[in-house]
Amino acid sequence: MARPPLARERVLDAYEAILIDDGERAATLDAVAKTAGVSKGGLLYHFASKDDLAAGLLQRLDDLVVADVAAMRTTAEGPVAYYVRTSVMEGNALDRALVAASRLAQGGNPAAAARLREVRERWADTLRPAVRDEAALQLVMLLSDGLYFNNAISGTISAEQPDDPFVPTGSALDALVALVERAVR
Amino acid sequence: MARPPLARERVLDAYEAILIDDGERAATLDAVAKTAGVSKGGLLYHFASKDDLAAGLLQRLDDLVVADVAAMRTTAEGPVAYYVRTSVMEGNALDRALVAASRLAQGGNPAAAARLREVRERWADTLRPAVRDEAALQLVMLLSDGLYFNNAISGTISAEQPDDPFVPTGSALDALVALVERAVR
DNA sequence: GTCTATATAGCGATAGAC
DNA sequence: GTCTATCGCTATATAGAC
Repeated sequence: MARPPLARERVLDAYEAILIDDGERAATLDAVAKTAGVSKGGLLYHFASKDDLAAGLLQRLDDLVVADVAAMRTTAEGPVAYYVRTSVMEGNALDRALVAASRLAQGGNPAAAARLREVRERWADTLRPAVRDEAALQLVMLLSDGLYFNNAISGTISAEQPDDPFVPTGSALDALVALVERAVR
Repeated sequence: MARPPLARERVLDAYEAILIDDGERAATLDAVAKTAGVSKGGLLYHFASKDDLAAGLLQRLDDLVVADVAAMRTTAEGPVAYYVRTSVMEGNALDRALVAASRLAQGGNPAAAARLREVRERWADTLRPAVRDEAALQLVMLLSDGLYFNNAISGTISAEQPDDPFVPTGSALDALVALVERAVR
């Protein structure tokens, strides 16, 4: 109970990977089981149904968001810079869970859509004390959503990231963060 | 040829509506045919396959974007204000085609993902002369993506829009537009 | 141009052996 | 705890009548 079965985590990893790389349609029980290296029966021992599998992913997202909000509150650069900067997907656990949940939501899963909105509100509550007003808060949050959305779309196209002009990195990201901080403070 | 068959347009409307309201998974040929008021055979006369149906939707999106870019170039309030303001979904033809295509892209359709990126670049080219630098351009574009993304997520949850704090309308939208224009000009 | 009927394949889920 | 085998359903697509 303290340490969940390894197979369970591997199944969740595989589900996430297929959602991100190939979309909601491709994330069948067969495909997830195969990628995780278990049989379909084995998968269904850990997750009783496909809905249960989705619930497992959303629970994982929730845990990661709790940790992220804690980090956001204590970071030296301040919550706004932290939030914008970490919205550029680096492929860490939170990024992956978030994009996978977004795929689920757009595929028509109401639980995923509801959870994403809850998560968003938790982030908003953390950012609010650091910005001037509600318009500034919206600017920061919507910009972050835009970054995630573009990363999610980019991911669908095979093997291409290097020269994408719409997901800024390096000095372009620094410039964007600086511009946002001037606008909202 | 000059005026496409009415049934074809009705099928496309139905496909769009189901994608928006219920997600990619729900947009089966059966469901689309039923909503459009034709049989599955009738649908497949106009669109030879499901891929062909998706291609029809993407073509419709393309036509609407051409018209939108033209409007953006000639509007009195300027392209930036026009772009941000019209990113709040009002349920017009362009909004609907865009959200439907986004559902398709996140569902794993590579053609939809590629088309969305092309569309984005056309908008970027139109906005570029009106903003200070590339960071400012990114801020405007990402914010618009965020607005669309949130509207897309909201749409998934049944019958709820009135008190959504994240899709600003009225004076809140005016404040956001003003803030963005100050930041990017 | 639109219909019904049907072929074929893939999906989620169950049963029961090991 | 993990497997194989299989059921029942739904999906896309085809064939051919009207």
